[in-house]
Amino acid sequence: MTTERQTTAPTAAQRIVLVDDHAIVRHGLRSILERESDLEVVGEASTAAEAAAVVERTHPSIVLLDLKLSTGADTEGLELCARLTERHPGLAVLVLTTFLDDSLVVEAIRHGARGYVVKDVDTTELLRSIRAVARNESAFDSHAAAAMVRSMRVQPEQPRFTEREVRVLKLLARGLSNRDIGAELYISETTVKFHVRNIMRKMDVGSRAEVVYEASKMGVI
Amino acid sequence: MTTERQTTAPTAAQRIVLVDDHAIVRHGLRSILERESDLEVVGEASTAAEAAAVVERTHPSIVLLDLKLSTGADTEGLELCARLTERHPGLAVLVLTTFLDDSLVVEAIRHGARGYVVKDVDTTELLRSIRAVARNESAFDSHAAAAMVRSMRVQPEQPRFTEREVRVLKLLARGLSNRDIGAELYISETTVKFHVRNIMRKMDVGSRAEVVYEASKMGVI
DNA sequence: GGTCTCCCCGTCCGAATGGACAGGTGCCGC
DNA sequence: GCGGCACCTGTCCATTCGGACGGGGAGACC
Repeated sequence: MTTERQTTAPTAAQRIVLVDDHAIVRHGLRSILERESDLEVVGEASTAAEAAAVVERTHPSIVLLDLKLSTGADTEGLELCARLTERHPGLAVLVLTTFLDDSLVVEAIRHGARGYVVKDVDTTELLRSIRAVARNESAFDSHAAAAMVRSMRVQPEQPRFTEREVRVLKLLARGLSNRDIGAELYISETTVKFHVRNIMRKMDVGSRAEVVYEASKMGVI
Repeated sequence: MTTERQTTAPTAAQRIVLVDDHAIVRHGLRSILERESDLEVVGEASTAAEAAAVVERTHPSIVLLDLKLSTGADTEGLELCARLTERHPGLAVLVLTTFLDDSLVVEAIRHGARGYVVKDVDTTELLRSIRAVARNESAFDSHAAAAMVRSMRVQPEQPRFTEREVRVLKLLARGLSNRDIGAELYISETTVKFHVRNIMRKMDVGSRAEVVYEASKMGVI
């Protein structure tokens, strides 16, 4: 267990594909990995579609994946992660991303990722993580691990809103009056008050100003 | 003007220092720049203090600077930028950062930066930008340029609040009622209404819910 | 002294809000 | 069909809020 972790492994080198929309980062990773004799970069991709094709062609054992691809939606990276791990069960996907979002860590794991490392890490820790996922282990840097722990905690369960309530909430969060919301949604002011009351009940707050505050914390705005 | 932009310049190579807290990014930049005969990386730094020392020692002509250094505060990168350009008037600082913040573009320029490029750019555009700032020109990628234009527009000048109004605004932004704000600040509810009215007048809004919305946009919360 | 800003406090009133009660409609699953 | 859910609408009432008037005091600046 201790001896098998030598840099110059007797087995074949790990075949790695880099997926990142930043050319700079891809270059950086390549130059870091090229110095390691047990690691070999066999492909690069900057988009999800490209990544799928490259993996199909090169059959790597490891994919270093930045969830944040050019489109801006994290979901694209997550879906790519799911697709890759489904089609290639043995494939180790190590998420390597810039920012740390608690929910994103969990989502990444749910979508088949084997590790999560932020780009802040130094090269030795990065290499350690790569070799860990290559051995079918998991790898998290300390920040990502903390995020995992946080998201494990049972939270005061975010209230669920109906479709209509969400529409009202968004307008309410922008400071509109009941009358204006009604005009916007083509419903009576009375109905707006009905929804606002339900929203406040679900949020457990006592004024519309508080609703706006909570909504801003939730990112509704 | 067209002929002098050849890659293999007859003059001495540009001496470049990389400042970025991400080792991966530094490696990437180095590997990109090392292929160019007119560009030479003479130093790297991951912190502001380190950067100041390296620049002092190596006397580069160009600094590629990521404003976001490890501490998390953008101000550190800005201050470093100001310090470098003050002490070395000829030095060209090209800000190379991950995310685009309209105000940050302007601030960077104010602090002496000669260009602003997000890391999304491909290598050719990055090299073009580097060579531009080396020629005492400016360089902005399209996104940063758009941010500049946006921030050029005369804005409805953010209202200035008195100290007392700020206190009230913060509590108001958390959804508290006038009575509760009064209790919190040991003043009468009437006085709170006085301040709230002034706040709403300055913000040009008509309800406290709107105040909360605006405050959340302003980052008061 | 005069002027200014900021802060404090009051009254009065119309409008908006918070909260309760009592309905009606349409859709879905059992 | 029947219950449950989401959605819509109404009335009634107490409280709060928004906005208008008024006033006073402390400190800074000229």
